[in-house]
Amino acid sequence: MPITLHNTLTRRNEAFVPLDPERVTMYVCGPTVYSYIHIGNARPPVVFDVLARLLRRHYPNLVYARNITDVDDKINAAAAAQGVAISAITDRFAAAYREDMAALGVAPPDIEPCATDHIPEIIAMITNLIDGGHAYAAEGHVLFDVSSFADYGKLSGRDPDDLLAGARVEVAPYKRNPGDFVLWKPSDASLPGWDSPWGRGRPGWHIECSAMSAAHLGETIDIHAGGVDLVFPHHENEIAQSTCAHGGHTFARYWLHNGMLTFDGRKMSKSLGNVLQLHELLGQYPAEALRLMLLRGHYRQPLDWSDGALTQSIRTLDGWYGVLRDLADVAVDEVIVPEAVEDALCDDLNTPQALAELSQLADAARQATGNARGPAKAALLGAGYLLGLLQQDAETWFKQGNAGQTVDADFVENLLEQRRAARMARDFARSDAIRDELKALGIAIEDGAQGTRWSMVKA
RNA sequence: GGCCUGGUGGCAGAGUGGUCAUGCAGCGGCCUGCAAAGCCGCGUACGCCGGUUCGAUUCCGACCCAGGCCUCCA
Repeated sequence: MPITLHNTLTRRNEAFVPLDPERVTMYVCGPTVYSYIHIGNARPPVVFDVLARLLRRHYPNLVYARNITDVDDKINAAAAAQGVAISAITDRFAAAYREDMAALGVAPPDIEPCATDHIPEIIAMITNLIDGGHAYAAEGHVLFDVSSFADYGKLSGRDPDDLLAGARVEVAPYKRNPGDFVLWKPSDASLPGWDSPWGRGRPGWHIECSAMSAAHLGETIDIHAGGVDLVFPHHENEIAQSTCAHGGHTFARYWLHNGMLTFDGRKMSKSLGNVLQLHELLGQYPAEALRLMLLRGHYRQPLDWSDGALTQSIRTLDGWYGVLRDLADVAVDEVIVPEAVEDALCDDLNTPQALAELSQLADAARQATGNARGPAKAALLGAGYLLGLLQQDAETWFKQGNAGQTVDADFVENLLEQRRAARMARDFARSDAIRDELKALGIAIEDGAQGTRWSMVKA
């Protein structure tokens, strides 16, 4: 089944046809590393990780870039507040970001460019824009001249005249038009800066992505993705810069935007202060449940954070891993990605539908007998693979608490042995007392045909 | 004010012009020493008002409500 994607540019679902099937390119806006990210920030990397997994099945030579923004005034502010160099901040939080992504099962992108490694490219692009009459230097700044790009506003559906007339923000005096945005800004001695034709300074945010995208993926890329809150101005500005710098060539052919993660019905954002740090949540809940929670809604819809959603995700994983645990004796040589799951994802990344299909596969695997068990397990694992779920050992899932806590297995087994003896003697009072003792320790047990097994209770 | 989304059963959340989403929770039964897990069965739905239609949750229009962007933001 062909891949269909909702293109923000046209506001409709379109069949995905890459420019070059041998080199499909995708760029996702990554984090600005000045602190830990919050769970809302984790939505795009998780969602577009699923897209990358899907794309690779159709186009093995996908080149997926997700940048790290390591020059930014928020970074400068954090470094100044802590009295350290900006690299101390950016190194620390870039590492934390990679760790958190790994915990969520997000495969690393093929390329992870950093803005500070691309200053020459950024300066070259700005120079190009000035030479082409699309940008101008003023008081140490370089600004993009919005009026020089006829299609400005097309992505976000804005009328440039409204933008120019309606700008409510205080407009810097050196701007020709209120909508002009900064490509380069001057740095005084206290700020990080690089020498440039316009004096010592630092790049603006928007130009970084344009320069890094072009440097690694070329002038025209297939897919550019990020949160909807980036549509304007970030992506609008990227289009303007890149198109003008590249002789009018299309910048990105498909624009994908994920909806916001909300908290109590409002967008989770640092400025609103209603954030939950991913790093902290990973210490409270199984990472895989966090991932599942982020995939339970369609990526373009808003998704509301709640403890209930997490609990549901944990329960759901309990069920699926329960199936896999019962199939632990079955060897699977080759994982098979079931068509129904792939088809669901091909339909504009319909992860809820894919998860519904996965549930059906789990039911089928649970009920499979004999020779059917192997293929059923392979299908379940294949579905999980595409979604980045169910890839850990089932026993590992059950033997860990909410945040990966473990308990001494010998201790538990010893108690279970005592309980077994009590049951043999039909001393059920003793047997139940042991069960209660384990329960108090957060351990649940099940008596089955092959004996008693135990697991740590989550949530 | 401008631009743009969305309102589905207890909760989460797909989808469709005319028998089924799915999951979690709940209820009844089987199984179990009792549980748990599993199995079988059950229930409640499409914001409001019009219109089109043989028939609308699904298409059209108005309205109400919520959210996003317009400023850093995933």
